Amino acid sequence: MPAAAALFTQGEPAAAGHALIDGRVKIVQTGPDGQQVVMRFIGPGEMFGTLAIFTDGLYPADAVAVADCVELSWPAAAMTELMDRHPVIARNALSIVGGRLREVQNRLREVATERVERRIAHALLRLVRQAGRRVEAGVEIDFPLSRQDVAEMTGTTLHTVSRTLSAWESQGIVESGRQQVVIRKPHALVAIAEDLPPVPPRG
Amino acid sequence: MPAAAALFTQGEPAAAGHALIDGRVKIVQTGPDGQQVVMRFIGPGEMFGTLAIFTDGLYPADAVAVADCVELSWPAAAMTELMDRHPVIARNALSIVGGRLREVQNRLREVATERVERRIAHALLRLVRQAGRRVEAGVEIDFPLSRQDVAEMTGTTLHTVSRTLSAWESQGIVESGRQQVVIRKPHALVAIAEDLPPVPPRG
DNA sequence: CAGGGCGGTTGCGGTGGCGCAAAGACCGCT
DNA sequence: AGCGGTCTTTGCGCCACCGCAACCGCCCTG
Repeated sequence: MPAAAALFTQGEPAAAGHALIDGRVKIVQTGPDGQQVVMRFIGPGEMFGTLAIFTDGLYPADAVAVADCVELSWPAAAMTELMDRHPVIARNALSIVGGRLREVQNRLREVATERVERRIAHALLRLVRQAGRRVEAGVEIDFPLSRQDVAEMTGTTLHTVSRTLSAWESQGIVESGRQQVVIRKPHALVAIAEDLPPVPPRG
Repeated sequence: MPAAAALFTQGEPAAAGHALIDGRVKIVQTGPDGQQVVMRFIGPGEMFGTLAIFTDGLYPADAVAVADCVELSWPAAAMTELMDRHPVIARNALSIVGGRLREVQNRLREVATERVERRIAHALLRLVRQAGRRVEAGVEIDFPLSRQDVAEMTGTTLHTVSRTLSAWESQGIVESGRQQVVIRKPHALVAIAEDLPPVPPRG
């Protein structure tokens, strides 16, 4: 799958489950008026598009390749059958879906209660944890990520994201360019995310 | 359980799953700085507090009784054992948790992209669907619900909720009092939620 | 019936972040 | 090298919403 290709589309019936072998996939939900929200990014080894086969059989979001991708998919029936035969697998699936539910609940709380800057910090930290790669300047997010993407993760606009990153850049916290972000001072970002004083009080 | 009692508390280890026989329970998540978000309301016949036993064993939120409650609880081990014995049960649990995940994702999209008024309308409609009771004046939400509660469901402040409800009241859309809301014109609320013109264009 | 408390209402001022608009930077393609 | 498109930056004005604060009214309690 080349970058920018759609692996499946919101509303489409789900015949299969998916797992990502290589590349990166973005899960995007679109509202009735076309507003988009990034639900999550999928990395190698993760399953996706499985929620549909556990619920009403329709994909609740779009999946689009962010980098060139290799995926593996299997018929939905195989999954349920496997779970019937090996309960451990069902329990495992439950714990995965449960974990995701927790994460979305946390994001809901963030979006509902925190200011934009903190939300952006949280989003970047989450991405670092999930797709961080050490480079000499700091930690780089290992796939193409536009301002628009970050905006759709945090419920703001690309303009505000751009301004925020510019501000951070001038403070030496991040370095960012076209679809690419490097965090130079992760601890500073954590301070922002936790709403601590930006510089540790001295004395 | 008398009203306002806590059934369990965020962070506490979960020894048991719960089901509500009668009454109403509010699930509230508290952030590091004390800001609260209402995740959902539980009605009779619904299970709750089960996410913990599927994941890390710690309750991710508080459960507090909103009205006097009767609950039933069972040891966590019984649940997993039951699922191992009867895979159908596991599949069922999966579909319930999956459904909740979808719902939270939808709320995330709403909070991230919609204006306050629409969010409040959505929240009320959701409550009507879940706990609506027909009365002569319209549909009443069948349990005590404060402005603060609505605010915590929609990511705003009780002040804004109060102002919004007042405005709707003066338009005859709702009737509200102390911890109590009656929707007089559900269709008008839907119009607001869907961002349609408030009065149908005539001609 | 007096008093206290909780929940709700409302005015006012401030502002964070949006929306618009225009320009700039960079990439890939031919 | 030239060109078009995509992504980004930045200034400006505005407004939805928040935060504060004061007040009101209902309900419960003694």
